[in-house]
Amino acid sequence: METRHEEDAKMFKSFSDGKRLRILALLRQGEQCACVLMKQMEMPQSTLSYHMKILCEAGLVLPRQDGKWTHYSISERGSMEAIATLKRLTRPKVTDNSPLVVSSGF
Amino acid sequence: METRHEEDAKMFKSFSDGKRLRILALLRQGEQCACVLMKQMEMPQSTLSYHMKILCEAGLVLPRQDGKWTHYSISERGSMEAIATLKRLTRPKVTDNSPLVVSSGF
DNA sequence: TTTTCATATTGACAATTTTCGATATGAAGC
DNA sequence: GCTTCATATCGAAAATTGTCAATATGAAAA
Repeated sequence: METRHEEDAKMFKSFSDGKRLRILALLRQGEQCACVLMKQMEMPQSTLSYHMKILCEAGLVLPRQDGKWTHYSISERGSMEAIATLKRLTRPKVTDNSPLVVSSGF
Repeated sequence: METRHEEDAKMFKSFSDGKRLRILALLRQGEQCACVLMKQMEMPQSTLSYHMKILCEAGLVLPRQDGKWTHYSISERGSMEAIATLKRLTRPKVTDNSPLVVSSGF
């Protein structure tokens, strides 16, 4: 079993590599074929495939099969969840004992 | 020199470890002394210090010296910047040729 | 100033992640 | 069936990150 924090960490891990952020930047322009990403990134095919797997497994990128081609795009759902997670992790925890509103009794 | 993406990656790297997320969770309750974090995290003092350095250098946590004690707290500024960065990295890039509004000419 | 106590740094090793050539898979065309 | 082409997976090496005992630093107390 994996703790909540370890799962979250895994998600952020996918953002924690400069090359993967460059790939995301390319995908911000819209869906791209793996072959295009490979040329733009100037990396061997197996290395690109490794990074795409990490991005997809984190739910940040969606693959679409088209015959022998694979196209990738940013998952809006995934990135929204990532943002929500980041907010949750840094928001002050309210351990509030004092009620905000004390009924005036009148 | 470091590219923009590598800088951003470094920031996310600080979130990409389950133990550092657990430390952040403790800090969400408010400022904590290193000695408290050490006990809660059940890690040797040098290991905690290593993780705190990473969180501070990423700008996510602020250290406050008080005599020989060090207190840490979440940097609101840092976490807001992190959220902004995450949004920027996943937002579709508008390469928009077609204007949204065509003046009606009247 | 010497001692004590909290934290930072160092250095060596362990664990994890990244790279990349070789090979496998699997779809389309012959 | 076989061949080709795009991508995935494997396996071993390289690079990076995490751990922890030992040691350094530096503030307060004695």
